[in-house]
Parts: sequence; C-alpha cells; structure tokens
Amino acid sequence: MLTIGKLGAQAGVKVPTVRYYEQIGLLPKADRSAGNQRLYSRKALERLAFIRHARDLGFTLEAIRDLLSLSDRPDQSCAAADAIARAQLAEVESRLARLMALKAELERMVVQCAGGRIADCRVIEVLGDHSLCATDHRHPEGEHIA
Amino acid sequence: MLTIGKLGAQAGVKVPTVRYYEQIGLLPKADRSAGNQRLYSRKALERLAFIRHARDLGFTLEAIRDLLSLSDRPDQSCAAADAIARAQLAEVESRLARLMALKAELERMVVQCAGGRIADCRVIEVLGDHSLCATDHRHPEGEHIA
DNA sequence: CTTGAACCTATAGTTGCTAGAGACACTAGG
DNA sequence: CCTAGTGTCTCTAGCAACTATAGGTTCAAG
Repeated sequence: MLTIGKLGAQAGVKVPTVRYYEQIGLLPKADRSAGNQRLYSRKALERLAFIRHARDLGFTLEAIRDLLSLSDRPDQSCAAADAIARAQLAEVESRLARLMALKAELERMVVQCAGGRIADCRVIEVLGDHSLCATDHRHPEGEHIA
Repeated sequence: MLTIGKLGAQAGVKVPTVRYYEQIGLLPKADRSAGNQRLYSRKALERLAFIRHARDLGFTLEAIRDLLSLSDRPDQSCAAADAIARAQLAEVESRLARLMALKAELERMVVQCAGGRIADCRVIEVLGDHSLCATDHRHPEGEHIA
C-alpha cells in the first residue's frame, strides 16, 4: 500500500492533483489508514498512470472518464475507444496545422524587427492588421487555440 | 460610432468578451450613449482587432497588455516587442514539437485497433503503459518519476 | 405603439489544476 | 518516551480566459 505522496511520485502526478481526481470521481475513494490517510494499491497506481499518460496526450478529463469506463468493461468492442482516440488525433492534427501557420507568421514578424523604433516595428504592425496575415483565422465555432 | 455588437462582429470577438476586456483594463472604458450603452470609435476597433489577432497567435492577455503599452509609446526601441514575439515563437515551436510526437503516438494507437475487443485494444493498452511511449515526458523541475 | 432584438449589470460556472491556512498523523533520532 | 520534522488531512480561494445565466433597460422597425 502506498501513501498519496509515493503514489503521486511514482505516477508523476502532484498530490493535490490526486486528491482532485478523487474529488471529481476520476479515481475511486481511496481506502484510509487508521489515521485517516489515503492508501493506494498497485491497481490504483496503474489507473493514475493511465490518466497521467492520457493527459500528456491531450485527452480531456471527460474523454479519460469515458476511456476508463470502457476499460472497466473489457469484453466490449473497442470501437468506442478507437473513436475517442481518432477524435483526439483529429484535434491534434488541426492544432498542428494552425500552429505551423502561426509559427510562420511569428517568424516573419521577428525577422523583420531590425532594432528600429516601435513606430516601424513589424511585430506591432502585423498584429494590428489582420489583412497582412497569411493564415486563415476564421473560427467556425468560436473555438480558440489550446 | 459603433455599438458593442457591431464592434464585436467586425473584430470577430464576442460581446461578453469585449466587456470582459474592458473590465480587466485591456480596453479603455467605453464612452456611453444617452441610454448608457457603450459606443466605440474606429480606433477602438483597431485596438480590439490587434488583441484578437494576438490572441489568435497564442499571446497571453498579459503579453498583449505589454504589447499595447509599447505601441502606445511609438518612439522607443522595438526590442521589447521583439522579445515578446520571440518568446511566443519559442513557445509555439515547443508546442509544435510536442504535438508532432503526440500525433505519432496517437496514429500508432489508432492503427492498431482493428475492431477487436477492449481487452486487446491498443488504445487502452498504450495509455496504460507509459513505457511504450516514444515521447519524452520528463518533468524539468524537480519532479521525481520512478 | 408595440414588439423583439440588442443592450445593461452582476454573479456564477467552466477546465484542470495550484496555493494557502490550520490541524492531525507518522517516522527517526536522542 | 519525547520531540522535531516531515507528510497528510480538509477547506477555501485563486489562476486564465472566457462563457452563461438572470433580470432588467434601451433602441429601431413596422
């Protein structure tokens, strides 16, 4: 049995975050010691590592909740898990495309700032004029960059 | 003079967001009509477009606050603006690198899910085992991961 | 003149944590 | 056995950057 500190260290998750995951029901309520301290099994560590890894991959806690509930019923088709991962992949690809465009624009901005005065600064100028922008900045559903 | 709705529409910013920007001091307090409704000049529209564009580029509101205060004093060196833009570029490049790694891993996950049962699902499996992960997940600041 | 859209304020909710206060529990050394 | 120093407990509040809701007012069109 692990205390919350060891658990967090082994999973790479901070202690308050573990308690937070319990609070929102992503982790089950932990068993307690005689002195009311949380105790975790190896299984709990695996579950937490799963969460940690999925977070690293950019899954939302909601998606992770779904994946966890799927993995709790291992006899069903994995189509649902696949769908979640595919959606996540699409998300990542779109973020990637946007970021590459942004990188190009930022590079243009930075290159053109040659130590002049602000009045001539491309950084300010480019930011002030959307029409100079090569990127497509339409936001179909009011969503922003993560 | 524009009402808040027209302003928002022209800048591509939602009305509550405009009010929020005023509240946190990113936009100056707007003039009001006889009936207490906000009225905006062309200049205010430009300022808002600047903010919108910078947000699209991933600048934080704090960075934007700095850029705006710079652009209010156009006689100074643009070194500061350049520094902000360069920091932003570095941010974007690092996010880009991470996202590309994530994309590779997600693709691996998705490809390997061939319509089997969850028990064999790579999506779940890969998420459960950090060691299968190609990505570098080290945490630079004194975090001990076993 | 009336309807309905757009506006107003104020407050609370969102996501995914993080930080603080003040109190209790456990462990190692003397 | 005592004490010091961690680690843990609960609870509350805060962060970014909005978004949503409630309940009211103003404005422009028909």
